[in-house]
Amino acid sequence: MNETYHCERKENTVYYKIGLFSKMNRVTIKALRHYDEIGLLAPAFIEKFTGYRYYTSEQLPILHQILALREMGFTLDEIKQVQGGIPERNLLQQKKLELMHKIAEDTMRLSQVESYLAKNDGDTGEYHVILKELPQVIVASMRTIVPGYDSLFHILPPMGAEMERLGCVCAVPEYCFNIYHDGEYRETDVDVEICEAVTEKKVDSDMLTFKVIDRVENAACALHKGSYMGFPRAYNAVLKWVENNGYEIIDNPRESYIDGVWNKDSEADWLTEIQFPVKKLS
Amino acid sequence: MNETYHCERKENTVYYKIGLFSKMNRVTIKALRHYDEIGLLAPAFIEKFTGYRYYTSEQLPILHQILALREMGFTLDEIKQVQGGIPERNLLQQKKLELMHKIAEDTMRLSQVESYLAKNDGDTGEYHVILKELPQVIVASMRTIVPGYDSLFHILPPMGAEMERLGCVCAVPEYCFNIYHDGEYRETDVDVEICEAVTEKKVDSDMLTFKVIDRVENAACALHKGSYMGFPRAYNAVLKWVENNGYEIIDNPRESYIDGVWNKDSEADWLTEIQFPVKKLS
DNA sequence: ATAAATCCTCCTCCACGGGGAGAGTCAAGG
DNA sequence: CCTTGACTCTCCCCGTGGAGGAGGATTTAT
Repeated sequence: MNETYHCERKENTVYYKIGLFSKMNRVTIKALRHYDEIGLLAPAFIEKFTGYRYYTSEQLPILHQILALREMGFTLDEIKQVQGGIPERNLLQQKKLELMHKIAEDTMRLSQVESYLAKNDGDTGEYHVILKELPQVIVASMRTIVPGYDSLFHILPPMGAEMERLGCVCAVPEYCFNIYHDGEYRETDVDVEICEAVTEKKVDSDMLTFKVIDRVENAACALHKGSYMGFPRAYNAVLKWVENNGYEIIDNPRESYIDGVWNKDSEADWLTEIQFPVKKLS
Repeated sequence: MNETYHCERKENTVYYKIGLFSKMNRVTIKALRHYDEIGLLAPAFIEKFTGYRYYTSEQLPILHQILALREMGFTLDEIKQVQGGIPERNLLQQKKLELMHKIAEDTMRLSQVESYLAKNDGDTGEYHVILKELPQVIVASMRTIVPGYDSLFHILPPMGAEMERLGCVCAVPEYCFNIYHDGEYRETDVDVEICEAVTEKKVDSDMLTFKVIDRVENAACALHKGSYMGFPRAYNAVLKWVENNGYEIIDNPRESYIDGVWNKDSEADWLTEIQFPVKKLS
């Protein structure tokens, strides 16, 4: 057997220092040291006194596996499990699901971003829609049909008086909201239920009914700052969000009054939250 | 103005402790404290002696913005920039590109994972394909047409002798490979170029030519362990990978001999790398 | 012999908090 | 008035996958 043309390969093994091994496989020195540290890929040999790491061809297949799996999005920990004997197939299946999930998520984010970009073309209304939970509450409720939204202002004071008469104690945090029972937006003859969270049920009166309103697991919510004239824009923002993000409206919307004439002098400081109970489509 | 039904709201502001504020907005206490720490969302008021954080409705819009942007994949730092006055629009544009990039990446990973899963259905050949660079090298080259792959064994020793005669010094790391110039796989009359990396050019001889082989920026590589009988499977693995991952072959493949009869007794320990120069499609 | 390249260990840093320790505070019931 | 349980505070460590750099030792090339 002629061995000349194989240089120092010969019958003994070639040792590569870390820098060379790194260049040979498009992996950084830092990464190699890291893999050594976490026990993922130990060099073939470490010189005792200098601490120099030496690699051989035996490490190549392992490194290839590491790099390939890493490229597919595996964490180093998962790769270690593969080496630990857990069948690669299972991990791959799992990773596949994970990736599909991630893609779906990012696609959603993307459409969200795009919808924000599109919306800002139209106007500067900066509505940020978020998902939150609406807790179960006991409310004093008054359902009525009012000729228009302005009428609402006139029926609130009597309602407050009636609550006081019945000995109601408001819940904390305060939660005062309207539920609109019309399936669509109406200018006139609005079917509205005015609710105020209280600590316990009292006896119903002609005007007031006490009831428990169930928890809503997911509600798409947007805060509206300023005069109530701007509500339609806020509603639009939420509806668009719901549509763009793969949700479905499953109940009537609520308007939660946070800051208003009772505590803020300037209309510009009024704060209202539009809440749409939703659930994920598909 | 009747104020009874607004509880402690009245003319002054309601202060929420962190736990309540956290529940109201589906955000953890830890996160709120974190936002305070990094100056993203400070409470309305911190009691000096207890250190308790108190929030008001004024924080709500900011928190909504934070949560909405976070949901879209913004980092807290980016959100801070938005608050710092950098127009949201630019950030959104940028984030859009980022997301598209991420989706493309994950889609690629997914198809990679799927191709692995599909491949393992067929056989257990565990080939891990990775991308690496092939550096520029000076080689002693011998191009010839051999009747079959077996003949290769017989022409290597004379080539080694000739290299020695010409005073060649092998490069380190050793790089000895064949380039197959047939566009396709052939069993007979194979047009092969045998190359061995050397430190400098010598004068050409009848048998040997010296040349510089250009760097290849990207090569899809798979290690094959074992007898040379298994090469076709390795080739298949790489070809499939190239196809599934949106690459295109731009040059003839090389077989790089790493471990072989010269240094390993058992055929099972032989190690060869199949290298296909490729470039990204599209 | 000396300079340049390469290697070592050890440290900090990134994003976004989670988990928990140890201690101080608040509201309600007895 | 005291206790109890729920709440809050600060402080510290943890994880991902290394990157970046300091400071010092070793190897290689001139």
